[in-house]
Amino acid sequence: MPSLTSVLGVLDPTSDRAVFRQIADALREAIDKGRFREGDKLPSETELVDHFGVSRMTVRNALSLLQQEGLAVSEHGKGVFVRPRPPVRRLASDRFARRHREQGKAAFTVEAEAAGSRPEVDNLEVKEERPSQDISARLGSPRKVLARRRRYLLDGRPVEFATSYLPLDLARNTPIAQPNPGPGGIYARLEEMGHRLDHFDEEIRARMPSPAEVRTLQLASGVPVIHLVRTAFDAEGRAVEVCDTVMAADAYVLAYQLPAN
Amino acid sequence: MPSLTSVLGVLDPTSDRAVFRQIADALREAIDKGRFREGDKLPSETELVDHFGVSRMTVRNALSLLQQEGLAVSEHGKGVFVRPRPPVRRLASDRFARRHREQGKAAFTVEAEAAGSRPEVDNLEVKEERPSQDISARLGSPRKVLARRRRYLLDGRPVEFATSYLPLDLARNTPIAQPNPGPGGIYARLEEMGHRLDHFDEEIRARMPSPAEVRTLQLASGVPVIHLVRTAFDAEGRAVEVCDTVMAADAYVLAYQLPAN
DNA sequence: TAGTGGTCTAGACCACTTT
DNA sequence: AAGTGGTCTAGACCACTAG
Repeated sequence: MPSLTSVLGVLDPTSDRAVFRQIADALREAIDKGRFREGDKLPSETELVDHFGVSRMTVRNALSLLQQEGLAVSEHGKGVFVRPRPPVRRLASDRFARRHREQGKAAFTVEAEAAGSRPEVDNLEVKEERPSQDISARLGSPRKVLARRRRYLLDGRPVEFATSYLPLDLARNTPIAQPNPGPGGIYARLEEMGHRLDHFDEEIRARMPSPAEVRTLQLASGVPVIHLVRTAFDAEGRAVEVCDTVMAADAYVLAYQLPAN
Repeated sequence: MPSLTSVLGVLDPTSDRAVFRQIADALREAIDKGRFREGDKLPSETELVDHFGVSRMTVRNALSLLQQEGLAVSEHGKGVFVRPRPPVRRLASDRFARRHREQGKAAFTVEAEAAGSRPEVDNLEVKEERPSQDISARLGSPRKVLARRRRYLLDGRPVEFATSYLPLDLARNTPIAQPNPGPGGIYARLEEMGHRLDHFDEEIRARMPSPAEVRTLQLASGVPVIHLVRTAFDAEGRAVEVCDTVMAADAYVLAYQLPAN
């Protein structure tokens, strides 16, 4: 068992750098060097207080910095741990290609099981509502829309929350308005209804989550969200669906392939 | 001048919610409702202490929460302000299409000037180096690579830091190894050298910045980064370049268009 | 019960900005 | 000089987790 001094070093009293930043630096360096690995418990606040000879608030300030950086997570009553990197889900840009819709199951389920994870979908809600200004503009200003909300989980962990919006005149009294729209999902139904899909536009942003998103996705501090808005266009150029998705950024990598010409 | 009570309300002493969270909630709600707008100064710590009748650390905890959420930024000696939303740069998925390379200027410069911004590129560094394991794997395991580093700024604000890696056997003693590779950039040079570009793969992640990235991009707390890794493939299927880009997430929206078939 | 982190107080001194 | 946020101390009590 190495001493804390050999792992964390000591403070430099001549440095201009704030003490809590020096402590955070020491911990960050130890993590980077592999002295603490994913899931390892960091020294407790009391141990750090004793080791560095500072007050508890100074130590907490340092640990708070690491959490903001996404390097550590605290668990009440247990300790502060090096944040485990969850398995990452890769979203390929061809994931909505027509050939992926032939199968009966939802893309999320098929893909997750192939990756050895246990997929769940919950919070299913299907509602008619008045669209926000943004959604309305993207869909060609319908008076009302059908909203389909769901949350995706992998191995019990929420990773994504998505809402699909469709113009109500298009979706009302169709399988799309059912909780389960059937094999191939709503895109398959849209094509059966004569809206052959032509292309999708996707817009990607990243930001820190709102408090509501922290709850819904059970996000640790220091984890941003990826906000993806996808618009589906049919062969006539009509926007037939907008899907608004918020993803836990540490659970995803998005992959796109672009032609050069 | 409305009273603080009318803007922020009062604490609920019967609530289980921590006092600093209640204060953060009050400020967040006031911001959402437009009582404080972008760039506005929030009440000072002293004012909040007096208004809520709590200690300064409690108030600071609340303000710190808002900063972590990306809602506020503090400026030493001046105050805490509602974080201004900078103009967003839209990256279209066809930005590397061949037709955009005919012009003499760099894409970044052309686009920024069209949007009414003042573009700068600095920190130009061109170096031969040994590739990291990740870069090496993407480029087909060259022993050495040419690395081209640069930072992009809009109106004086750093928004993006990028490094291009090319196999050294391909780039050595070519215009690509010059600080200024000439009109159309390195992609134009690659095509002149017989590497007709076929497609690009892009991988997108979002995460909190490292301390070094905070410095380079002058990021406020509560602003994540978008990490984009693009690999360029020539017509023979060879990976001829990997571009590793870190962007201030609040300055970008990435747009992609995907075919449906 | 002992150890952990979460919240909160009431001070102090410092550094930066503005007047 | 006055006001602002930045850092730090030395306590206190609480809530959660573990053995």
